[in-house]
Amino acid sequence: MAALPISIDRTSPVPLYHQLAEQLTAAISGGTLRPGDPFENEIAMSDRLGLSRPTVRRAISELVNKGLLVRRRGIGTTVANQMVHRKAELTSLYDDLVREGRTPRTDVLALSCEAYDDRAAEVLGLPPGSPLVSIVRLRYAGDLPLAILRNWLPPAMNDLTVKELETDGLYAVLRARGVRPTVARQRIGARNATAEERRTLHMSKAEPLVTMTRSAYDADGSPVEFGDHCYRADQYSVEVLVSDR
Amino acid sequence: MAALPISIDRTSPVPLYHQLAEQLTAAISGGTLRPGDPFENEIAMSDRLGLSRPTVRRAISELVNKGLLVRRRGIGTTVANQMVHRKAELTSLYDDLVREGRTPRTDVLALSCEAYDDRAAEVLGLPPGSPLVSIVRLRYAGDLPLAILRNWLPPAMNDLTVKELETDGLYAVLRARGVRPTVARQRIGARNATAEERRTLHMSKAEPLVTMTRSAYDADGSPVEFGDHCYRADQYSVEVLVSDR
DNA sequence: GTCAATAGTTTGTTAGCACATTCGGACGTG
DNA sequence: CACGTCCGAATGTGCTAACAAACTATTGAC
Repeated sequence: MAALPISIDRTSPVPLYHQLAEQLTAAISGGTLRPGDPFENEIAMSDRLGLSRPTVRRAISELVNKGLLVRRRGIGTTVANQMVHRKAELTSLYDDLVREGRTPRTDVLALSCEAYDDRAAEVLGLPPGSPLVSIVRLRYAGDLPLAILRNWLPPAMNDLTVKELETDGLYAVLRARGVRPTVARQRIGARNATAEERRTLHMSKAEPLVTMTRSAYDADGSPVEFGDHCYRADQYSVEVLVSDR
Repeated sequence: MAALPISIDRTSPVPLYHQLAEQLTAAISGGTLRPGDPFENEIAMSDRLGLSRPTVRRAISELVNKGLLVRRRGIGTTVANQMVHRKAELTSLYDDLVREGRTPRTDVLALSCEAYDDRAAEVLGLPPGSPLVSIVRLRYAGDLPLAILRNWLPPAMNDLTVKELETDGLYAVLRARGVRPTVARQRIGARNATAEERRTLHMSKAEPLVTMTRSAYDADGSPVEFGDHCYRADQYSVEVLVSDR
């Protein structure tokens, strides 16, 4: 068994269990530990690192919850059969494209601070007929038009500018204002494009669209954003990780 | 603040923290506690119930992870602004339809214990060219054909019968054999139907299909199932809950 | 030689304690 | 009356300790 080199900084404000979890994660995804390899047991690791067993245990639990490790009582902990493990996190399309090394570009087709949409208002927890901030964007991947993104935000977000929306993703802009989307409910489907959408996205004849409506919420459950997006199906698919742990 | 009536059974093999978590969950989803209501603090609750604070804390953490509660240091714990909270769990289409009160029906179009598919074999962790169990099913919702479900399983699953596949969902059949899918990676997209698919699903002209490929894994990360499904887009969409906690 | 009891290892659960951090409100001062 | 400071309350982090449960491997009996 490899005695992993771990360094813990007790002066750091980062919790010890999290420091440990991060370094263990790096060791696994970095390939130092391979699937099926036995993992150092909790007692030995806590002795070696001068940490208490609960602290070590909490760090390991983080990895178990992410599916990187498997614990078996009486046997020990082993590295899980690794999947590609691309987590389906709470990111915007913009972030995803950047991560894939593509260069996203955005055209803001419309930006209004007095839009009305009852479905969006309901999701945002506002009475029907409330004025909302509405954004319509055209997102390119490289030079190809990829998606039409329609979004509605609470009226407090009325200081958005076209410029920032064109240089950053919506979620980056929200985070810059201290808004942190934490949970989202997404509904994914498909339909045919309208004539206008076909024109905007340079689509030929009867190519289908992937549709996604998303309601995003803050940490305390208050609604943050409602989105209605459609993507060219030949260039886009959604990857989701479902877990039961 | 309501002092919730909680009863803990120390003779039960169910861990105390889980007993508590279940009863708290019931109290919230049952409406005894309403969104925004303050929650009994950890110290008081542990005193009242005769449990230690870590135990109470672990129970509360379960609810926080599920998004039912919001903890704020210095303030206390409150009930989250409730969303509909239909969790995107690891269920098959069959279970989903039953839960919605519709009556699913299944025709097994093909069942083979010596099928060959390199993409499926790779996902299942077997060398290319390995014989696999292959299932093709046509799923109805009520009287309407809804989806074509193609699935591949490891060769050990060669005792499946057409009968059980037509009366139960695939996941129920797997569970009956002691196989418990725990994590799955799904990729959702859209495309046009082939002529044959259009015939099978009674679709008119150029209606699109929602496609989903799924790789499902056991608790220890070993692959369990690979599926390639397509659904009539006018009757089907996928709901996903993404979380960042 | 085979099978069963047993000892040992490892994770799972629960308890109790100490201190740090953060937030809201009360209090006091200008 | 307004503003800033302090304090208490609640959660966050970390430690020690003990026992339970599950599994392996060895040992012992037949």
